[in-house]
Amino acid sequence: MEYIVENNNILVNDYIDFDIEHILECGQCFRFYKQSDKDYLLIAYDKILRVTQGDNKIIFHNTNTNDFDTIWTNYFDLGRDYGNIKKVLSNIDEHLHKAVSEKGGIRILQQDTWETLISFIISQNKNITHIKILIEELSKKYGTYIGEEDNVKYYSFPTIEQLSAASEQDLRDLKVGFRAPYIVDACRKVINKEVDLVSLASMEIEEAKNELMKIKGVGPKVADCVLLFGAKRYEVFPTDVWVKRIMEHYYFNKDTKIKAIHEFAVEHYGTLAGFAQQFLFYYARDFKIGKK
DNA sequence: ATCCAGGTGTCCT
DNA sequence: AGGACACATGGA
Repeated sequence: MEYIVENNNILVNDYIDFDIEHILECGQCFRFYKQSDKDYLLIAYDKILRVTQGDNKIIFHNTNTNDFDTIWTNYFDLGRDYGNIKKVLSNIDEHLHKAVSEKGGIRILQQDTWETLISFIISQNKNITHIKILIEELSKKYGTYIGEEDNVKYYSFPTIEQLSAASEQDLRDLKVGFRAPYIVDACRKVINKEVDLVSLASMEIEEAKNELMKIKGVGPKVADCVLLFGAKRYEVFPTDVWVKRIMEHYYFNKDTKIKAIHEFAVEHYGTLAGFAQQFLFYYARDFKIGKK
């Protein structure tokens, strides 16, 4: 990505396949705060970044070339040609064509594996608003203070060591509910190396999924989310209630088992299944496709 | 008020 | 193997 440095900002002109609203609001991440239209504050990798986007310009505020080249280029997956991905997906069928054309600014963020793991354990049986609140509380209580913007203090997501200090009761006090023992189990197994998060990127996909599912509270859906959003495994297809509804609406026209939908999607979308899932998920959620 | 939320573990048959 | 049901909490 070509950019210009101006004061403490990085400016990008005429960039396509990038819409900060699509990227952050599509459901893949939780630590962002909308300031105004196409103007967001986000927390990732112990940094606070403000991104504003106009018609032909993206501004990454208060950053520098070093952070941009070493953190944000990877985080926003800027090395990948989303134009080509969208072209291939659009040619698969009309439904994907529609989703891709409506939500064409999505990019799959390269998030931290550990943060993704805990975030998606928390996500089960909760709506996105509440997931964001819980992750915020967890960061406030166990993370590290990283700075202040407009009189609001921000905290990094807790490290494995930091979160390991929390007991099940501590976590229940933070209102994570029945997920408390799951978080404790994740801390224990990751810190003991019973579960190896680093090798998820290179394992056979089924093996990687099983590795994550050693953790209590991690089933096929959470594992797929961690692999897609936190381990660059784009061949997975996280299948939740939303994806189930839209897939039934488009491809089955009747009540269908999640397992059958998942198998169909992995086969149908192949190595781009993860991208397909995210376009479909965001599109379906935004337009309430298949919602009763 | 009842139901549901980016599911999963456990207990049944 | 596959189907109910419980699980915490908050918002519609």
